[in-house]
Amino acid sequence: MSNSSYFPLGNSISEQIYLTLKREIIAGELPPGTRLIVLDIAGKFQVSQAPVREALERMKQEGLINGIPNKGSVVSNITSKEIRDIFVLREIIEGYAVRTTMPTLLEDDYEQLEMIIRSMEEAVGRNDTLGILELDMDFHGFFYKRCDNQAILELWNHMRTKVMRFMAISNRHHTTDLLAEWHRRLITVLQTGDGDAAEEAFIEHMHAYKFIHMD
Amino acid sequence: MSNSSYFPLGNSISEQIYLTLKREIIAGELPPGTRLIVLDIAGKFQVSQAPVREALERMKQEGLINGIPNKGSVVSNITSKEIRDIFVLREIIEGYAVRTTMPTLLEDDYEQLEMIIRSMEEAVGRNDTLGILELDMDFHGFFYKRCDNQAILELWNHMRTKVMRFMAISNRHHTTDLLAEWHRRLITVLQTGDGDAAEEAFIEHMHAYKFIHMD
DNA sequence: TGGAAACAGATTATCGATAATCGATAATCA
DNA sequence: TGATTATCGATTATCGATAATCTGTTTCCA
Repeated sequence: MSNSSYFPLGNSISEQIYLTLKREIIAGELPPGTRLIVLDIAGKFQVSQAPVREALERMKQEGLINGIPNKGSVVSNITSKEIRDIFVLREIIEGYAVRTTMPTLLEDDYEQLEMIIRSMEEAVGRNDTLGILELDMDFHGFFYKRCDNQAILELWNHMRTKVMRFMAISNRHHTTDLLAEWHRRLITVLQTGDGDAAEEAFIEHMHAYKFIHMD
Repeated sequence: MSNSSYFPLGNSISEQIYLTLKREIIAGELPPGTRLIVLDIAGKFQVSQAPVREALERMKQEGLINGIPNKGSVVSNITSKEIRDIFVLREIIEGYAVRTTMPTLLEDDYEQLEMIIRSMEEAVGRNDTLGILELDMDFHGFFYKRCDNQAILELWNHMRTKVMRFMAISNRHHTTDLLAEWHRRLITVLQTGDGDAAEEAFIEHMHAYKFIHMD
């Protein structure tokens, strides 16, 4: 029936709703604490409750929202403790990812990374904050993907949404200019071939980024 | 309505279904490849489709089942590659967990660990395979819990179901006798206070366990 | 006046039924 | 015959409505 919509991509209705809400939460348009009422959302999307419930269930699983039984769903808050926890985990895993993939990097890979950085500069040019963020995630995600380890890749996808939310919400637009150059320096370290140095550089990079955004 | 049931714990109907199916999958009663048909399950539990769908959605998110759009759900298979990936990740994280929590362990903690091992011996005595597995997970989970890091704890819970499935399915009952003693040896190493040695011992332990179960 | 009990409003949780989709098989025709 | 289309059975995806639950408020009585 009601397929009269102008929605973003996605196959099923529930997936469209899921993607839409997720994007809005990550972008901060639905700030923490916002109540998500099934009937309201169903009305807004002109659908029934079932697909909305399914979308909410997925987001609950992902930690994007908190569900209290018989009470409803609320966009989850991000505490600084939570961010610290995520970054501790990220440092462990990304350290491993960089250390192990570094020896396998070829000219092509460096070009790909350089491409991401150039796109980043363009995004900075047009003040596309969310775009910058996504490219930042692409850069780091590159190493997780190269691990040839599905479990690690899934973990990264999970961490990524949390990191993105955190950065999108806390972003004060005061580091974006440096970002591209910052990442170029990481490439330089990688090219020296010193695994320990590379791992350390990435961890330091994450540290700096975390603290800048946490005050 | 239909609350005439004899089900395990859990608040909502959907949660009861979720817990029941999850246990059956982990225990191998629902082997990989088993089709999970919404109406069949709803009929078996004497409920409507909605709570079944919600339970399936959660399991899909967890990787316990694979869902093909408009086609249905199937209990997911576990490839040896997947197991290898999980164990690589587990070694990284558990190594960290053991190394960092070791210096904080007190007499009480060692007693708690010893208690788990004694329960394990009892479970071995009554051939309670699933019980042994759960206690094994409790032992290792102890260190994840002590990290004071929600992200790491959640990751462990996620890995745990996969590890348990793998072990339950591939279990040939030929190592259970050694298990308790094996873990006692880990405690001994912990008590020496040598972090590197402890981390190494745990990783070696996981290696051995993995290979025994993988042929 | 204080507190249990009943009520009301809002929202979720569940229900039973309909619509849409998929894969396979049968029918049609060049 | 060989390829395309129509039909069918099985199952999911979605729907609209009802039942259950929670929170806050009012009522009522000792």
